[in-house]
Amino acid sequence: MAADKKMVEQITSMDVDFAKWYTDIVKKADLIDYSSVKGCMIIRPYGYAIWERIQSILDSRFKELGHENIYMPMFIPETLLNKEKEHVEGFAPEVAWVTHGGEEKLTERLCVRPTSETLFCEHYANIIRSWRDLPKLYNQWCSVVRWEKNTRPFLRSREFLWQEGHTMHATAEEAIEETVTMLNVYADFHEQDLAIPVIRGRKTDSDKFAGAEATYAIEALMHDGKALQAGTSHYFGDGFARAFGIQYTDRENKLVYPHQTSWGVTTRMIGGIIMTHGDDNGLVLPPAVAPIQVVIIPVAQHKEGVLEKAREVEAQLRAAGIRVKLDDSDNSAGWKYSEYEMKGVPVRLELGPRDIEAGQCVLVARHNREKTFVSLEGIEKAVQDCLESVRNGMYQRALENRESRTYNCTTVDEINAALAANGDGFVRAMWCGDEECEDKIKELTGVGSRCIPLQGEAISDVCACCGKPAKHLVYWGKAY
RNA sequence: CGGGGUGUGGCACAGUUUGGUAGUGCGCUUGGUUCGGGACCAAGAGGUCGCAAGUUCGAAUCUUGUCACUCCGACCA
Repeated sequence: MAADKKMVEQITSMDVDFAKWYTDIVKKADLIDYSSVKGCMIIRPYGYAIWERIQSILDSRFKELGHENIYMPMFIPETLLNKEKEHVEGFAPEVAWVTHGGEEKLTERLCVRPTSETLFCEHYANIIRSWRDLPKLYNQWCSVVRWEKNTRPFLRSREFLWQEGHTMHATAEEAIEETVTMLNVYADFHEQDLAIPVIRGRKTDSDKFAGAEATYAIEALMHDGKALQAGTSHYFGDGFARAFGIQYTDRENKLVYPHQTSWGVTTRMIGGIIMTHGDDNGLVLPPAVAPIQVVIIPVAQHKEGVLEKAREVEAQLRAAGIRVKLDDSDNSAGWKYSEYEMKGVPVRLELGPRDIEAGQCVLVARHNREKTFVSLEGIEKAVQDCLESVRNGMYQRALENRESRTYNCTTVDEINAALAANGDGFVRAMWCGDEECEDKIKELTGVGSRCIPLQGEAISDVCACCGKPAKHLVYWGKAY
């Protein structure tokens, strides 16, 4: 009882105050610390290790598909940023400017990249000459800066880490295929590795990336029923190529413009992991990106043979390629249980004198805290199975949350009724394609358009707003 | 950018109304007893109260300004 009280004191319940719960977690699980610059966070080793896992998995997928990593400068001259009109209009309000070098004022101010399309375009203009130079499949891991007013760790910071792919193709078809392929890479990564179910869709025109012809996105639903845009993939057509004068000579010896894409995911995904899987005991990490997959807690570790056996198990698991940590610190076993639950370690392995005598140990799954006794014989396999079932259990639970919070509605009144009755979530409703209706639905219901799903059947023939013939099924929701 | 909240040892807070020179719990250090769900005892270390100016014999406390963090809206990965 006393112990329960203590736990309650440490972290705000997610059902009481989701936002507070979130900030409690990022701090208490040791993911970040605040810095002295507003909106700029220190990603602590445990948080950064999650990002490194994400990087490592995605980076190898990109490379399997033929992409190469490159590094662009972090500064963009003002005239370069201004070359594509829609693009600059979209980003200018939130860029940070460098105006001085030392004490000297620069003749032209430089912005700190909010995204690198312009830099890639300038470079592509120099290196693409012939159809033989295509496609160009480049990716960059870096940080970008957007001077946000409201900031939240991982979800919206002024500087954030990301990856931005920028590719050039000979044909529109090929570029569109790339756009969709990369969207699918993101979607698979979320569903398989992060255990986060996502909706694959296209953004409405009002929600497109500045300068894009089409923006595709994956949308996930958080535990509280709000939507999170978790990754985007843009098709640019030849708009940027024309603005930046990127041309090549094709097979028919004609000078033509190539077609372009860009796609990115950010450290925001870590926020998505927290808000999809976390609970009142803390973080819950998907095994694929957990820095520690299994923590071994020796019980009564002062007793003869306990630590020795624990080290033996640790070595076995490590040899099997499992990321394992043995905590042999002086803290009590109970303290350690709570600590690693807060940190979201997917599987806990308890090992005490009684277990050793029986030739077994206890595995505890983080997401549902279920205990199973398993034999130490062949422990690697048992742990691997447990990690797999944790991933599956997490995915199922997230999917059930999303399904129970997805409402099919045919009118604005139905949307309001569904939200009032069941709380925030995804609203599926038809749309005529008119921006006026899109705005009106947001105004009348509070939910904005998230995306036009790539798959999904019409639920009625007419727009939920104006009643005219519907063009698209749209997912609507409140967004982070 | 509008509205609210908060800044006091590493963390969470009390003290502010009624000015008198800083306290509690956790954590930390040392020693001992413990050890299957956040152990206990004892002895220690650690802050001048976000910052700046002002009022006063005297300011954590009053006044003004400022900065930061945070929450709720509008905009955004």
